[in-house]
Amino acid sequence: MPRSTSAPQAASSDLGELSPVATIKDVAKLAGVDTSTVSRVLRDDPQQAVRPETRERIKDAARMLRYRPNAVGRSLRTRRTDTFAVVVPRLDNPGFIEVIQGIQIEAARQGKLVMLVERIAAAAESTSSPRNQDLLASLVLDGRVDGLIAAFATIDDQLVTGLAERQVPLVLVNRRMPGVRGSVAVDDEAGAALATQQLLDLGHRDIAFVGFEPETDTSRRREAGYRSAMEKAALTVDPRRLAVGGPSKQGGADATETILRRDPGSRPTGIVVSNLLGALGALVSVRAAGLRVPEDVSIVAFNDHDLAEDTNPPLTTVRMPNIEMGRQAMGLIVQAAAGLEVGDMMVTEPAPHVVERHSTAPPRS
Amino acid sequence: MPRSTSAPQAASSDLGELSPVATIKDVAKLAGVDTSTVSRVLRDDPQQAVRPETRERIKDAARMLRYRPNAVGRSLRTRRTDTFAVVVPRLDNPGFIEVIQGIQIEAARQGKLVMLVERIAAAAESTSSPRNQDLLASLVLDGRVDGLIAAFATIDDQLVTGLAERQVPLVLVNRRMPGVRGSVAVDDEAGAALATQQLLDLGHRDIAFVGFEPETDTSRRREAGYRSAMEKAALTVDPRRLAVGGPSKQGGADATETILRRDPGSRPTGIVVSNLLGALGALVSVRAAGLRVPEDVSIVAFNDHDLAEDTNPPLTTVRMPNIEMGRQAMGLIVQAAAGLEVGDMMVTEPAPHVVERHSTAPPRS
DNA sequence: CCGTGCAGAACAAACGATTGTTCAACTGCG
DNA sequence: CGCAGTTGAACAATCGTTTGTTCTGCACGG
Repeated sequence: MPRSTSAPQAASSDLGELSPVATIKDVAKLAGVDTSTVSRVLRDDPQQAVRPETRERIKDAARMLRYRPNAVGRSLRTRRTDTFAVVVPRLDNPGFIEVIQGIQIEAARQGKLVMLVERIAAAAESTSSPRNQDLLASLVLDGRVDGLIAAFATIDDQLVTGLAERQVPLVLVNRRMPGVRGSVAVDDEAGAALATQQLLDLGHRDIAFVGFEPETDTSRRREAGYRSAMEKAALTVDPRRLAVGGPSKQGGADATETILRRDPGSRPTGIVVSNLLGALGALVSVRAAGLRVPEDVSIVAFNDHDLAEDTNPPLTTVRMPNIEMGRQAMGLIVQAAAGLEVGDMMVTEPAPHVVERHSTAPPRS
Repeated sequence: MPRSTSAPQAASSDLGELSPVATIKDVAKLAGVDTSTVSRVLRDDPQQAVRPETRERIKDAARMLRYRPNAVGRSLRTRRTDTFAVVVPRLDNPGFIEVIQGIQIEAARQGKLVMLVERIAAAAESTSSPRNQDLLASLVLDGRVDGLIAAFATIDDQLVTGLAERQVPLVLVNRRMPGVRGSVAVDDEAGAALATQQLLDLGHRDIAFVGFEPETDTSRRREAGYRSAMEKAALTVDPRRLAVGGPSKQGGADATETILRRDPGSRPTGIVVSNLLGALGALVSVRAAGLRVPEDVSIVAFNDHDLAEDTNPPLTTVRMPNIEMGRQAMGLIVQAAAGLEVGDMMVTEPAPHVVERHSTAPPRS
């Protein structure tokens, strides 16, 4: 005996506070069946045979009431939230944006939700650091999400290893750690080699490399790529041509300045900067030393971004498959959350390639 | 009668697969009390008197078991998730980053969580558009979050009004809509006036304005600021000095080109571009027309960002209190979710100010 | 004519927490 | 000594789903 459709109005017209949200019970009552039947019909549960007539009645009732299953109730029962947390050190680092995009794409494809958490820099508020860790921990440990994707290096080792110990499904992006099950990386070594090769091809022989702190395996892989390209060209790497700075504009500026000042008599004609933000700083330092880019010094940056088009001069970069890395990371965490064993993967497609702009040129005679 | 403290060990040492997550029941059992007492003690419920001895016993048990209240169970009962969704059109627009930062800061302060959702462009996948809307709707309608912050204009009006109709707590950032309760904006008009004034102060008299589609009230407010500054300087606004493009580099480039081509004999000496991305395009178009910045044409962009330092030339901008806007938005949505009426607010502190770089100079004689 | 089997659906027990109500013991007062 | 009041804690209902189990007819085969 379906009731008049005006019933729900009464509740809402009365008190704005009371939310007129229909539950599965309302649907069951309206359709004259049990809630279990409603649940099975609405989820197309193949285990349960239901008369077409009943099926229609339930679907009609759900439609009329604008019923939507409550996610909290469902999660309580199923022990899944279909939500994954993605932790990034900060959002203003262009490197992450592509990865996040890839993560979102794959998440949408699989019907998962993403909770993006910015690991607010400890610098912002001294007190926020522990609180923020708490926050992160609470996400996953309190059952709010089914797993965690930790993007890049800046995540506290403590936090990550702590979560790993507690059996929390976890995937690292572009980073590996002992004791952590899953990770996905791009071929940093190939990319850095490509960047170096680009300068070699232009005729450069004296090429410097700016890495970044903290000394993560990512940074190390990039340096390895640089070294291997140099070796392949039968060139020896002069330790005075190496320096590290933070993965920021300032870090790149400092490291570049260090290299340029070490031996004013002999300067590199090309610099490979292992991250894009750092390359912006490199531009500043090169110019501050009274040199021009690319006439006096060529610069190649690792990781591409739109903004590289608009710098002065526009930066030649190596473009890495970051979006794909994000997709894979999401795929992996879903598997991990499903209880499958996941390993460490490397994304090789699309292959890294050089985006040539105007920060590179042949060395002067 | 406190039992021996060794009880919990047995369970966890056995099977690694089985998640060793303690529930409130485990704590109650270990402490020898009822779950209700555990709940009240752990939340410091003042309604219930508890013997200090019992209190300690419970806290010890919780500590031993590493108990953390399950967020899903709690949310089901309390009807709150303490989580809010933030929807942005895309993450690679630098304008949003600051706002998001402000949102996160305030959220952390209030112990709330943020679910950042990128409204994946319909362009990405034609089929993803409806699905993505579904996703958004599901967030808030399925009880996953307590409310929604919609950042900027690109949110589908349909979606927003639909949610507003359904009484979903909702706050718009830098946008207002009829029928939507809460919003927070910066003083776009003052900011745009400031940008214009900057050029006027340098001696410019022929100043163009590049707005952006879609014609949101934000865009309109900026244009109004431009107009009012011009009027105050007793200058009339030539309609041929106005153009709009999308809020992107390409949009800014197109609009600027339009203006420059309209009347090759007479060109503006200064351009106010109503968004930063658009200003990048403006630089391109001005240069493409054979003109130099700032010698031939000065450019001021609305909204500041680090990347403005590295463009060629570095852009003079107007810096808006976007972080503060984000904080206020979070504050507002929390109130709205608590059932309070919220209105439309304007963030005036810190006041907009010009960040002078090198895209502005006095007009040539 | 009597099981047997199956379709179709109800029943009921979780999931993990919060919170209104009840209950037992003790205290203190008349 | 009896009773009211208070303290300290247990009892039990509930939030909205899902899912294992049970139940009721009915059709069919022997």
